[in-house]
Amino acid sequence: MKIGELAKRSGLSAHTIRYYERIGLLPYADRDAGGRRDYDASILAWIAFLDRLKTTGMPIRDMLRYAELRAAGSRTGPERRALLEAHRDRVRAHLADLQACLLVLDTKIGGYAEAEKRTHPDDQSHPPDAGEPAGARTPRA
Amino acid sequence: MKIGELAKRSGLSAHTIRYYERIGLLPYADRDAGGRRDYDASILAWIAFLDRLKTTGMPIRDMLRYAELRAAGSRTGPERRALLEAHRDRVRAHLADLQACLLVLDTKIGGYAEAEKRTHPDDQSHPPDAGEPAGARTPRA
DNA sequence: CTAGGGGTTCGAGCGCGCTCGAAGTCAAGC
DNA sequence: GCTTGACTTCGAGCGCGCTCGAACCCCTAG
Repeated sequence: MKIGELAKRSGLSAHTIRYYERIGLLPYADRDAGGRRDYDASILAWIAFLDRLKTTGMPIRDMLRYAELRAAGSRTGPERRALLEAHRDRVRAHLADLQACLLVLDTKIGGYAEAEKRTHPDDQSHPPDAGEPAGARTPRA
Repeated sequence: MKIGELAKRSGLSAHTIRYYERIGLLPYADRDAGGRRDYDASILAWIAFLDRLKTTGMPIRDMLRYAELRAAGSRTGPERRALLEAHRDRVRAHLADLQACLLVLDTKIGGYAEAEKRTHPDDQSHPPDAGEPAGARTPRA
């Protein structure tokens, strides 16, 4: 598989794939006779995993650490596990934060919905301001 | 309240508060006789709300849009609501992604845990490699 | 034989969200 | 009166994660 096809299949751009190789996130790819990268399909699984780490907000330097440990052999298993566990904990915490924020968002939206309901049927022009904190005008926005 | 105290109470740095004012995320604060910002406690609610938007990944330019709408008066309610609803949908989608990733992470960690269990009691030196995708060595890491 | 398209390396540039430092002002405490 | 320290403005710089363009190479199809 050439880099163009890997790009299509993985969702990364060819530029990004080369960048990842450069920094060590992807293994140095075998080159064909003409010096072009030629990938094995198995790389897709690794990229998919990196994608998940990215989605969950892991910084590249940590993915790099993980990749290094992998490269260093199976005796680094425990450290890799620890790294993933620490990350998992952060993700869980963030998830909880997000859920809490979602509730607030829902409440806020509910407030606006209410205001619209109150103002729409009888066409009032000065409806109350759906629960906004006072004093937060932005004059020079 | 001076900027230093607001910083303490809000968790933002004074630098960041000034930056937010500069770009329009925070209202232009009243100045005292000496030209220093003097804040009303109500600003804290607005900052807390911005924090939630930030936590949920809203880019500053969208917060800015929201702030502008607020400044434009109560008739912008529907548009603000729409903005928040669109954001909520994105957050929900991201939340679902995260949860899916968490499962994968758990599985992966489980794999490492297994490997450790298998390798530890009888002290093998070449345990199987906990479900890692093959061919993802990183030679020049 | 030539044109085209995809590949190569290298290094600069970008968008985001701050973060910081310099140089100056002002008010309160000793 | 002088020091201290929190404030002011302004503009530059940073860390992250790409993103892109230039200049060149090589293979294939027409």
